[in-house]
Amino acid sequence: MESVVIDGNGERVVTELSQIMELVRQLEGYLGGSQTQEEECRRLASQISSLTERSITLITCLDSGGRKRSAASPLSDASDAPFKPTKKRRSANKVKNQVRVSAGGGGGDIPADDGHSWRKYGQKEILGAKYPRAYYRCTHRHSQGCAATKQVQRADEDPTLFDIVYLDDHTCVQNGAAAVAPAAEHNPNAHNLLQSMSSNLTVKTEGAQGWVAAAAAPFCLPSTPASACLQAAAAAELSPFSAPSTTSENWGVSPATSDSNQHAAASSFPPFEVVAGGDLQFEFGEVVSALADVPDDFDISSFFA
DNA sequence: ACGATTTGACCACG
DNA sequence: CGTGGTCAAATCGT
Repeated sequence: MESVVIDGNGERVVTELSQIMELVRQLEGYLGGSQTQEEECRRLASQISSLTERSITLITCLDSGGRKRSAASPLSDASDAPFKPTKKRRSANKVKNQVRVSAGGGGGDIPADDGHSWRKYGQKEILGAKYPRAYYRCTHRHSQGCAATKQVQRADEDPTLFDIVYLDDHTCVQNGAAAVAPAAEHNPNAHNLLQSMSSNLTVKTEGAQGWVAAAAAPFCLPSTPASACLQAAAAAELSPFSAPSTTSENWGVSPATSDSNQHAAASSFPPFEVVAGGDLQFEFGEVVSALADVPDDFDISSFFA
């Protein structure tokens, strides 16, 4: 289906992610070391986080910058049908974020939780796909009018992988946002986080054949308690899918606390173009933010010209 | 009893 | 007209 398509900036994202992987490698080398090494760990984690966030911004900008439904704003276009609550699809202008995640933990059955509560409302066989696609919407759809939905589909080639397409942002409020961040604060957890990262951080390009790994994690560790980390990270509201649309000046700024999107609807367009062909898709899932709780004291400028 | 999931049907969109 | 997104009744789980 439609995927996020990036041109020149795609290269840049790949570059950044390569740097991220390098940092992770370094970080791993420091694990279990002395105090000073722990400090180095934190520093590297900080860098990883920032780089990742930037990459996410690149992607989400592109993705959500296109057009967002002005949920209740009459001030814009008349061309857009005054959507009545029919049961039909209004796929036209929805914010899409496609992500590929590996099945959570040993169960292998379901992709790791992303910190939001979803309710399944349908499942369908998709032509040409080996596995059916499941449809979920936010549990708080009625209580809070949250329009977020997602589609989960098992990858044809690798049943342990799931392609998840998120449609629309969450407008609901999930509490406990601050409660979990500490997971990234202490070194003993770093290993888990790294494991999460190594098993989930993947940048892929989509060619004629579908998903092709362009840069995979250089190290793989068995049996990952990933879901806990994932949940922690996502609950901390650092999910890549809630990043506000932004201009380039905002890079590196952490959107730590807000999930009230929707009012950003009128903001600007992404600083890059969407073209056809040479797709580059992003999919590091929730994990990328697992190392997110960082001081903002690090200088990202040393990484980019 | 209530909320979540399953499943067949409906129907918009391409 | 086929495909895929959603609805809603039936079913299941707690």
